[in-house]
Amino acid sequence: MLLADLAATSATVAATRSRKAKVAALAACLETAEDAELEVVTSYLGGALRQRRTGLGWRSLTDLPPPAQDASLTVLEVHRAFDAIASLAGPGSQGARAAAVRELFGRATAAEQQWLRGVVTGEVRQGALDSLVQEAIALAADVPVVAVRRAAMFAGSTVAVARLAFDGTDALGAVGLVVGRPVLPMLASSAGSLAEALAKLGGTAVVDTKLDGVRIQVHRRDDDVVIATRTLEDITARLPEVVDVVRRLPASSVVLDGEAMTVGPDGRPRPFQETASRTATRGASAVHVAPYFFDLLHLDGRDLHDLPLADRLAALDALVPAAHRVERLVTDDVAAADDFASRVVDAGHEGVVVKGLDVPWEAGRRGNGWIKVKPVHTLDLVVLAVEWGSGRRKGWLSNIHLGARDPETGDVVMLGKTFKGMSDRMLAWQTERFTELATVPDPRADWVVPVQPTQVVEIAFDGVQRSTTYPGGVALRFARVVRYRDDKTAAEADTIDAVRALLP
DNA sequence: GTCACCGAAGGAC
DNA sequence: ATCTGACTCATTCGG
DNA sequence: CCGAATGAGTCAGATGTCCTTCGGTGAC
Repeated sequence: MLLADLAATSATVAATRSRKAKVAALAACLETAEDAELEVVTSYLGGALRQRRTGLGWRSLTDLPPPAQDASLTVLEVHRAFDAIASLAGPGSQGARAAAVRELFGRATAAEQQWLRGVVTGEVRQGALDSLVQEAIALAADVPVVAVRRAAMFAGSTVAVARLAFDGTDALGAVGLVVGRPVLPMLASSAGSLAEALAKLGGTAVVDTKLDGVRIQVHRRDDDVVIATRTLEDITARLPEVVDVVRRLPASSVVLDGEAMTVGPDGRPRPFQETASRTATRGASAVHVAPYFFDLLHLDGRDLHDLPLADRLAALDALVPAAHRVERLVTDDVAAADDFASRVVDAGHEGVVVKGLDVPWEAGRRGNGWIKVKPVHTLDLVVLAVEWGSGRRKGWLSNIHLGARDPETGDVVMLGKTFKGMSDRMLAWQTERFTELATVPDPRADWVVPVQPTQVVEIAFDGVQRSTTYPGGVALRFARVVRYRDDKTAAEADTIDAVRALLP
């Protein structure tokens, strides 16, 4: 298949808003793919390279050669080119990488260059990602989507099952959990309160402690252990303590789901930054990370993932010592659940995850089987500047810079940005408002538009963390706009001290 | 030749 | 990670 | 009983903070 064909379907997909039309276009493309290129085509249609890392980003693509007149690149040639680029390392590799990029892009037409740039930066923006590709595979291979999704969950990716889908539903059905091969993680949706979460599940539910660490999936067969993150990155070598814990379990093969976290000598969880830093470093480290499990998918040759949660938890409890399990409450009572959640938060944890007792373990979507509930903080902050948006927010002032009042100096101290929580109406309002408040003669001239620090905005966020980026030494986690507060002046905004007081 | 520093990439949430 | 808007499918409402 | 309105479930896209690793480069 020519890259040009792929770029053309991407353009077709981007041109329509109808999902069905997108799926149809993707399926038509998949049908024309040769067997040998099916995996690459599948990956490319989903807007992703097959290489996890290439060393390329937006910066490496700043000066590209002029496009070719005629389309000649094949999909497989492109794949091999990225393989070569990805394997480059060591002194001089950046130069070699740049040369390889020039070579590849020089052979691409203008349309192909645009598509290539998109995959490299992960911004194809055709309105279709993995999920629609799964539907397209189902359509092209004439198999049920659920079969494709299920196989992809066990195989760890859609790409891995694309070819199998064309062998039929039975072939997909034969894909199962293999100890040692990470599966796509089950994700949680969220709710604003325990009452809401329990109501959604109806009846008795499990209320699990939600730890502020890194999600881990651990596979063990005899002494072989594999630890994978949420995106299935293998971090086994970085967490020897976790390997030890799992090797000591009285079983020959297990697949566990849990969270890795560091705990202080006082028994309280350390800030997320510490466990994240530890799990990211490859060498030795003084920081100790321990696993806390909340699910068991496989035990000694028996798959448990299809069993109700209640059964999986019984098996978990029998296998894993309490010290390496997440604390939980099983209840149908909102007051009891609320009480448990506040104790959990007081103990320094992030919140809770409410789970249906009869729900099987199922990856691939954020269903209502697991619902997270986290406390939300709120502050009234001052807008210091705004950035022009891109994509669907082009032409709107979008990302706002936030600051808190410093009563000592009278200044407003910046502590982060946010673009979340804004409706289109709010976006329209704020581009008008901040254009008026701009302190530069032509607000359209620059990406960042400074404004008079007078507009107060109510911001919701999950927590506060230490920062080396921002002058106040603190930054907000997951800040989002609740509403603009025209009833408050900047002098009434919250202070930087109030923010620092929230530091864990 | 080494070392400190910087920016990009990539990955956690 | 969070949040909004858009597309689909299913159900309810109005005549 | 039929078509329109409404609601629930999903998906994609916009873009956040922090941290580590690695190559390039300038200072000595």
